[in-house]
Amino acid sequence: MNFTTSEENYIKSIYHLQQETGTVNTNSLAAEMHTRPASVTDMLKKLKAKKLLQYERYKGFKLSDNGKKLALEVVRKHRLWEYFLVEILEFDWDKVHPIAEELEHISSDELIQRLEKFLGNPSFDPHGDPIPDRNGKIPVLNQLNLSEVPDKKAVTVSSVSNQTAQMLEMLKHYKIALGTQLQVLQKFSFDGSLEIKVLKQSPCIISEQVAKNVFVHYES
Amino acid sequence: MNFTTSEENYIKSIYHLQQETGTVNTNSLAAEMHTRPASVTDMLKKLKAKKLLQYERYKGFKLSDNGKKLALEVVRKHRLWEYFLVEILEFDWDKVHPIAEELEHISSDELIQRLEKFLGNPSFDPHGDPIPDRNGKIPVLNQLNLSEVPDKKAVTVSSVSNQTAQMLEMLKHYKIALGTQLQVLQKFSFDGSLEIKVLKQSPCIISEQVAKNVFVHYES
DNA sequence: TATTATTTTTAGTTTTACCTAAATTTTATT
DNA sequence: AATAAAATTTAGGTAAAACTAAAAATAATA
Repeated sequence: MNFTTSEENYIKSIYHLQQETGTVNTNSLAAEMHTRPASVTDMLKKLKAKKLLQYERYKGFKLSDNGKKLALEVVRKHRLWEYFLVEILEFDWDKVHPIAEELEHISSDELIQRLEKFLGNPSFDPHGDPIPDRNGKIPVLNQLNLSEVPDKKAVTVSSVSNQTAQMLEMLKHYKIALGTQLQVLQKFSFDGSLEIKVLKQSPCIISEQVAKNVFVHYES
Repeated sequence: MNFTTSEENYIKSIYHLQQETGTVNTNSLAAEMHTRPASVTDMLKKLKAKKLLQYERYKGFKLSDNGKKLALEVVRKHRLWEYFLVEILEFDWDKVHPIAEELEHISSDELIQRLEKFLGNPSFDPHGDPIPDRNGKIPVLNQLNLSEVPDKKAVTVSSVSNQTAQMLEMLKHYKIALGTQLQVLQKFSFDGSLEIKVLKQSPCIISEQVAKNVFVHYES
């Protein structure tokens, strides 16, 4: 079947919201989509009619299997294009999101397969988010929140959950990017801030708020 | 200013039609767009209001300077994406048109500038059509129609004007592609067909209809 | 020139994706 | 449990881009 850009965007937003909450409600989807609850209700009916959604009025909703499949296809395209923009066209990683929002709706399957191959079948996008494969399977990495890392342990940054321009600007300042190696020197229980040492940099202190959004992994 | 995909497609079609005829009429544009004359009239009013068109009802129309500028931007994007699809993603040249039709509407200027640079600032797309530069300037190549080439002269294929799947399939059969070197051995005045010799191939005969759509150049 | 044919435009609909305002259902609170 | 608050849906409307059918303007022809 064939879906509009708008339908794909709704499905993608529902997918992201239900990752956190299991089931999604009208108001939060309206907020996420920068639209009105009434518009969401309209679209929910369409998506239900297309069997992308489990939805009973006033009861919240979540994606059907078809819906999840579509969501993963869109997420896959988005992240492959982000990878292309950063690794091939050398965009800064904090500039690529809005462009990938457009590119993710280009319909050709063959395009995505060839792009993936050209990029070398990457598993993670430039923000560290996993890229679903063509069957919708998502690669997993044993990641740990930076605020939970034991002191002195050498870890590598693998993803950042808050990807606002403000956050990415801060990380750039601290010279933290994906793949950056660092250690936690100590934790201050007063405000949850951390003293860290980024490889080849002087130690510095980051707030709990920043730490909570940074995920790392280490060889076990 | 900001334009819809539909507006961009109309502008592009008008541009192509007026290359041949100078001024364009409603019916031919409707045919080109696979739409109805009434729909064209509706859009003409919008495009005129946006100052992209010189248009008086019942009198035909052509692009304004703004319209030409927009058309060249869209053509530029289309051809750069075609180049990308063929040269980087290794698509067959007869498969890329519909995909480029979608990609040409991605809005980011920076994307196109980086893409162009990554591709090495190509001047001609895989069909031999010139790629306008960021100022809308179109590179020119001294091309000659294959049916007008003097006998025995060694020439190089530089573009193909009919880019239907059928034509491209034929050319593939004859092992003719952009950059192919060939000679005309003789012309048959009976039906205008040509005997040609493609480099490293046995001589073969092509119809006048094919020859009229193939353009070549040679070092002067 | 009068008439016919063609081209183009107008008028009125449809679909998609939004909107506001008002009604309804669910949830929370006294 | 009754009422207030919040969330959700319905009703009715708009704008973009298409459509059909009919009217109007232009071009072609007897």
